[in-house]
Amino acid sequence: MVTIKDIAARLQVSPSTVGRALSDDPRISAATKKKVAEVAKEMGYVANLAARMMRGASSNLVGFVIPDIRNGFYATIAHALSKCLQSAGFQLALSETEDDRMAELQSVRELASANVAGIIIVPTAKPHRETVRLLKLSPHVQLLRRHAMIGDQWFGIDDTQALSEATAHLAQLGHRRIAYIGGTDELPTGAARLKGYREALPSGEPEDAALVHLGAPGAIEFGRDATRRLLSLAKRPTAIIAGSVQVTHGILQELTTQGVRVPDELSVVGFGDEPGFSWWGPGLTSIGLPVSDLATACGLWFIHQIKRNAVQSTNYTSVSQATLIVRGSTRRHGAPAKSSARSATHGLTV
Amino acid sequence: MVTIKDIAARLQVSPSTVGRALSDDPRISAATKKKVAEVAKEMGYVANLAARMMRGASSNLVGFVIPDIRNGFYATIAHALSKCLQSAGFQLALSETEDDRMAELQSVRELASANVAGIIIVPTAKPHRETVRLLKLSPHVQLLRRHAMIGDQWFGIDDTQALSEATAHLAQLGHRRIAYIGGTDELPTGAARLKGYREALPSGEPEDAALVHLGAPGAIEFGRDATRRLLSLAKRPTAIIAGSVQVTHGILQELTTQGVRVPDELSVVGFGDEPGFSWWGPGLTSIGLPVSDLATACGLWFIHQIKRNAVQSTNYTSVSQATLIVRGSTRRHGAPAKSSARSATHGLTV
DNA sequence: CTGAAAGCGCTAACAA
DNA sequence: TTGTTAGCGCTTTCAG
Repeated sequence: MVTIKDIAARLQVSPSTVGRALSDDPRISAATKKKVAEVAKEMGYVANLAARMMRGASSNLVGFVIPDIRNGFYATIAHALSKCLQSAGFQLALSETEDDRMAELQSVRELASANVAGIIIVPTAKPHRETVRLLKLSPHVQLLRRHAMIGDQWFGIDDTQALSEATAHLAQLGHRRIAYIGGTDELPTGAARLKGYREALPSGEPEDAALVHLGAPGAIEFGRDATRRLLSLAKRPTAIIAGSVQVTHGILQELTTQGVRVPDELSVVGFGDEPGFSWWGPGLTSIGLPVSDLATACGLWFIHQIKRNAVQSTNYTSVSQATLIVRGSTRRHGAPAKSSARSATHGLTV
Repeated sequence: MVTIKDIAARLQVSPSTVGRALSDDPRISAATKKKVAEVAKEMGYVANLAARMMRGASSNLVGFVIPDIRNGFYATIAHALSKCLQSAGFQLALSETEDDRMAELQSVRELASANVAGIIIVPTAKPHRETVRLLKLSPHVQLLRRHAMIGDQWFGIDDTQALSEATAHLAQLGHRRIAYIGGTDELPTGAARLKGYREALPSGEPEDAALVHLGAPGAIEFGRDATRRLLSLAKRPTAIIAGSVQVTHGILQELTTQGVRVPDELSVVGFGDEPGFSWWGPGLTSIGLPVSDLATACGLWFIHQIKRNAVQSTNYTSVSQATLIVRGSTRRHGAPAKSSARSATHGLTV
């Protein structure tokens, strides 16, 4: 390994001179700098990150702490972020919590001790105190979910508006028994979505408590179970709204398994816009989220923060709007089945 | 930040004693070890990785270099690996190449200079020489795709067998004009899959060169285009086989858009088993891959390698078998349409 | 403009 | 069984 000393020896100058030249210190003459640069390249010098880090510099690593990368939602975000950060010389360190606060703490601990440049996190429902403390030690930003105790650096979605729009769409189509399956209201996003659903209900409240199922938003199984329960109700709902990507998958699986005719028997609104939602049955009406743009915005802002001052990041929150993508899975309540084959499939955005 | 010295001062012992106690050195008395451990926990001591690394240790980071995390295939692998590595105290550093060899080189460079413990890579078609050189400097393993020049540490799938089985399935159903859309044969996987397809064709060769489309395996758009071309052929194929996950998505999208009736007009075999494939139209017959198990096996082996000797990893290759999952999208060629409940579920199209 | 020297936190050889 | 000492490669005073 070529060190700063080797270059110094070769050039007959002191190591510190080389160090300064390499970091473009104004006190070093242009001539020396040029020579140093040349020799450095020639010898294939690569700065030793470990040594730099020991001197207080942070690594080029950005921690990315999320529930589960298999969720297309987070994968999209990871991709956008990775691209964004990579172009600025940063690497993404992936940590999955599976919504377990201890796993989250563990991850954040490791990231902190690895001297990461910053952390981008989708926090669990109740982050550990220590997690919060550690986060505050380095630049960080919350994604999607926001906890006040962690701070006001947040990039997210207007969850209430999103669900409200979806619910209003169904209400407008004459639906009254509208069910909702979503993440627990212990999560900020879960609570906000539930709120949007409630507010947009024609009656202001679900007709029936049995129409609302809250649970683990990351579990497909939960979506299936909840759907199964709804379908076995004496008075079935006429429409279902999903409150998370994985729940949507669960709902679609169960409906397919049971052979429920959509939208004849039941209208469905999904969450997110995964590949596949457009070609599910008659095309899934879904809540479209600008995930990729959100992530890119977050990444850009984050890089800016890291570079500008290594100290305290200023507060900043950004809220993106969701858009309802209307496809074939929602229809006026009680309307007769249309026989147009594929016309509704291609979703126009409302 | 709590250092080894702080603990030493508190305990009135020397820093090296603490260091040894912490690393469970046999020369330290049990009593001292216990005291040190207690105080360490109490003070919230976290070893400084940077300092360790400067002493030659490698970081707890494992580079994970793949084309695109949005591909469910890789997301699944990332998840399994992350879980596996996390339990051994390692972190995954995500790098996306988008199948660009220069991006790949860039990533590997950064990882190497960050002193990663190892690299798990899905190489591009033609890795740069420098990439290969760098890889050889640290423990590494190839996933799925294998290049001899990189080495013989490889965990993959029997691609030839997989495609062969899929093709044979269709041939057995009486299909003769079987089309294949897959990744370029410049990729090891692309070549192997094409080989499997060819070998299992009843005639040993595709009837028509126009039935084979090779391209970027990661591009949904490529899958769509190829499908469009196949459908516009004067003599359409009676079956299509996909050679990658994203291509499968493209095929399904295009078939849905054009309202092609599957399996009446056309039989389809997908690649991989994404959520959604099971509920696409009549259920997609697909090549199921033990991705998660593969990744876990790879992770376990890798940890073992890293821990056992930090030097040269021994050669090892593991080949997993794919399994054909037969659902509703394949049918005997020319067979009359069944009026099964399933196909009625989602209307007539698709 | 450049050099010498101290130390970041840790480990490992060398003493005791 | 423990302490002392000397660096790892780099930055950063403090002196020239």
